[in-house]
Amino acid sequence: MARSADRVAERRLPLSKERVLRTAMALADQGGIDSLSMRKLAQELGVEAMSLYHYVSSKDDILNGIVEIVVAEIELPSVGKDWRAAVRSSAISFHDALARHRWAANLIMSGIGVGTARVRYMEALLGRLREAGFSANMTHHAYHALDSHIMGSTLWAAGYSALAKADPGAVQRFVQKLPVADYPYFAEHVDQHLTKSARDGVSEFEFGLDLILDGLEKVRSASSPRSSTRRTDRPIRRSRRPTRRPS
Amino acid sequence: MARSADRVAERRLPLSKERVLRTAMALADQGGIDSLSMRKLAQELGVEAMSLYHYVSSKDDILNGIVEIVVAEIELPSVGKDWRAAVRSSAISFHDALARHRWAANLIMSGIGVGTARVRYMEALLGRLREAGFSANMTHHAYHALDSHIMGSTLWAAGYSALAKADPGAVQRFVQKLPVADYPYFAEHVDQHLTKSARDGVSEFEFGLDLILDGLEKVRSASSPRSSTRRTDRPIRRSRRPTRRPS
DNA sequence: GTAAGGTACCGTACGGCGTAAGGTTGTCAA
DNA sequence: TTGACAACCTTACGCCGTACGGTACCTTAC
Repeated sequence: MARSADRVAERRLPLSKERVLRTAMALADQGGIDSLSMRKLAQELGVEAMSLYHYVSSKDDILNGIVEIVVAEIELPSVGKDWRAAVRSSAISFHDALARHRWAANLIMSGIGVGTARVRYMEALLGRLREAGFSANMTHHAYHALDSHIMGSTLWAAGYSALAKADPGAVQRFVQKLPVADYPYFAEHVDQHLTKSARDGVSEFEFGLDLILDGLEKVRSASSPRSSTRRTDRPIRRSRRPTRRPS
Repeated sequence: MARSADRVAERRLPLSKERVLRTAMALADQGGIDSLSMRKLAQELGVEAMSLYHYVSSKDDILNGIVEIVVAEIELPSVGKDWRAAVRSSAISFHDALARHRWAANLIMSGIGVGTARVRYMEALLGRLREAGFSANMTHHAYHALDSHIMGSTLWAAGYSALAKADPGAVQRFVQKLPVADYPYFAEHVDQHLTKSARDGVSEFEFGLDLILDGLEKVRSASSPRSSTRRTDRPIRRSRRPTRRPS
């Protein structure tokens, strides 16, 4: 009666790299990156661990894949005329993406490979800076200043909120048994975090971001005071159309 | 003849938490944090894995311990009159410490507990900022801006250099097979790293650091234009002497 | 119709990991 | 001499990633 394809469908959806990665991401999102193992992932998909290796080449392949998905969620800086607003908005979008997937920042910084989405993000940001009038050298430094801030800030927030989730009240207990008299400024700092109603470090992130953007704008306008599109050194012309589309 | 203490000494030095942590650090320094396992560490000490548990309570205890050792290497900001130079110097010392122990940054950001050395460092930096005239709120933000930059910058450098060490030439090969026409700015960026003779991101780090420090100084002098020690809100008085010394 | 080959998935096993539980040995005070 | 204690070891459990070799089913060719 039922053809075999139907019988398969009765039992489960067919696997695919896409489905493996999505499920891996969901697992990491809800239980942290440590709760993502090949066996658990397979179980979640109704399959045995070794079956996954028909769609991915290793666990690292999976980690690379889900990082790429996160990076692809980042809103690229728009090409309008206000470079500062464009870069700021993109940076906040980056921060938000990492906040939605708290495991991602650590993976990105752990020497995982650079994939298509990441290259595309970098290309957009670097290009936006060059087109705003930054020299090649300044663009290089600006990129790293922004990237460091985004990563550092988000990693801190991720660690803090992970702690808060794993053991709410741990911070209070810690600061209470601390000899406050010896560490008044530290106590003050922790207190600020506790009273700030846990907005996950958003204000801290944006403060630092604006500090950097202000500094960059000062440098930019000093080096190209007349036109925001003045070219300080040979730009590389973009190709008309990509000859192969990145997958 | 030989007393038993001698016989023990013939075979090995006695263990201690100090010696366990130092050896763990050495292992991590030379082979990366992944090569630090209880069994390998025990073998390095001429002992079985379970013997370590008489000196540490868990592997996390070891990780906490070696992070504390690294943090203790950071030069605290001096209390002279130039807050900017003091904070700058401390930040560079932090960066250097993390560069010497590339595994540390990742551990610090991974929600490991805050130990005495870390509290002491934070206290010194926060205090230095408050005494320079920053308000409690500004100090809070300044601290996070600095910390994010140090961590983000160092983590990037650590990942990059880990890749370069694990597979020299990987970056060249990667950029060579990249469709340069599609990603001209990305290619330019990578090229800058390759031609910059690998100074481990020091110039990138200091550029961003100065950007932040400049921005902070502007805020500071705007809010307390007359005196660098003007107090904008109640300071907490430091105790005369710590009643217990942190170990 | 049937044989060949491919795709999708599974079973078993290996060497590693952190660590719980309990055992052995050597030292020293009473 | 005895008994407490510290230092260290043995064994074992349940995880992990993944190499290697199946097996069941589908498609295609003849």
